Amino acid sequence: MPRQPVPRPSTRPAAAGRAPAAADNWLALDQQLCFALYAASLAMTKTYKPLLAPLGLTYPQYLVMLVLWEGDGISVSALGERLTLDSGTLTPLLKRLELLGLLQRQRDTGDERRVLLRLSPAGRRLKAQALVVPQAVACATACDLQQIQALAAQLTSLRQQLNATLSKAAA
Amino acid sequence: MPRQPVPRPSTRPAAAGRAPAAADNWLALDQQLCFALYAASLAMTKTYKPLLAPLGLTYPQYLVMLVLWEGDGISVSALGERLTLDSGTLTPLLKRLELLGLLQRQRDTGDERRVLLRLSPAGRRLKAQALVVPQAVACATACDLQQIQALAAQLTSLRQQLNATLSKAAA
DNA sequence: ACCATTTAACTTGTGTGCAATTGAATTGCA
DNA sequence: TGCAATTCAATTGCACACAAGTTAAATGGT
Repeated sequence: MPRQPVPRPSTRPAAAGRAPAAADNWLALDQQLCFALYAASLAMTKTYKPLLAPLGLTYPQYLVMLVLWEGDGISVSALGERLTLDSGTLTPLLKRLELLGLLQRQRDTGDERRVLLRLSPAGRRLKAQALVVPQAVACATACDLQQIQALAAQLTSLRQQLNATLSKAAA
Repeated sequence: MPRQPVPRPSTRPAAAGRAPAAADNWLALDQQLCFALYAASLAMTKTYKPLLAPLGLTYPQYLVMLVLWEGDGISVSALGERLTLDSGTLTPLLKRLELLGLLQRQRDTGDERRVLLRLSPAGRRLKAQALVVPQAVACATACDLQQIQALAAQLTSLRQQLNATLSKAAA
C-alpha cells in the first residue's frame, strides 16, 4: 500500500559539531527498539488469533493453558510469576476459562488464601488440538527454527535485564 | 523468590524413534517465540511507565507523539498505518491527547471524511522533555547501541513477515 | 496467646487493542 | 448525470493489563 516512504533521517548526515546534531534522531520511531517490540508483539497476536479461534481461546488464555499443560494444580500467583501477569489480569481471565469448562478454581485447603488451578478433562483434551498451532506460526514467520530460537533467547535475556532494572528501581 | 526450578525438558532426552518424541516440546512455554515477544513487550512498557509519568503520557500515547513530532498534519488513518493501530484504538486515545491540550483534531476541509492531527504549542514543547527518555531506556536494557539496533532490525523484519502472511490470508 | 505485618486473591477504575457496525463523504463507472 | 462501491472516522462490545485499594488468611516477633 502507499504507506509513503518517510524521508528517513538516514542515520544522521553528521556534519556539525558533536552532541546536538544527533539529538533529534533519538526520538525517531523507526529506531526505537520499544516500537519494534511493540509492533512485532501485536503482529504476533494477530497471527495467533485465527489459529486459536477453533480452540475458542484468546491469545493470553492460550498462554495460561500452555503453563497448565506443563503442570496444573498451581496457584494463581505461581501462574502470574510464570507469565509476568498479576492477579488483576488473571482472575477474570481464569473465570472465563472456568466458564468454558477448561479448568476448576478451588481454594487450597491447606492455605485458604490460595486458589489452585486444575485442568478439567476437556482442558486436558484441548492440548491435542493445540499441537498444530506452533507449527502454523513457525510457518508464518518464514524463519528457520534456529533463527527463531536465537531471537527468542535474545528477547528473554532482554526481558530479564529490564525486569532486573525494574525491581532495582522499586527497592 | 522460590519460583520453583521447573523440571525443564532439556531439549529432549532423545532416545525413542522419530517424530512423536519431540511433539510434547512444541508447546513448552519457554521455547515459544511468541511468549518471549509478549513478555519482553510488557516489560518494556513497564520500563517506560515511570519515565513517561512526568510527561503525563501513557506508552501508546508516547508512540503517537513520536510520530507527530516527526511531522504533524497527518490523518488518523496515516497515523494508524505507521503504528499498525486502527481507529477503534486511536480515536479515544487522540481525544485524550486533545483533552490534555497536546494536539487538535480537525476535519480536512478538502476531504470531510478525514481528521487531521496538529500539534499544539504545548505538544511541540513536550518534545524537549521527551529527549531524555530514550537514553534512560537504553540504560535499563544494559545493551550497547549496536546490539539494540540489531535486535530492533530483526524484530522489524519479523513483523513485516507476519504482516505479509496476514494480508495474504485475508485475500 | 496477642497483634502487627505480610501474603493471596479479588475488585474497581482507567486505558488500550480489535472486530464489527454505522454513517457520512468520495470515487468510479455505466 | 446517477448510483453502487469504497473510504474514513467514530462507535460499540469484549478482553486484556495494571495501579490502587479491599478482604481474608497466615506468619512472626514479643
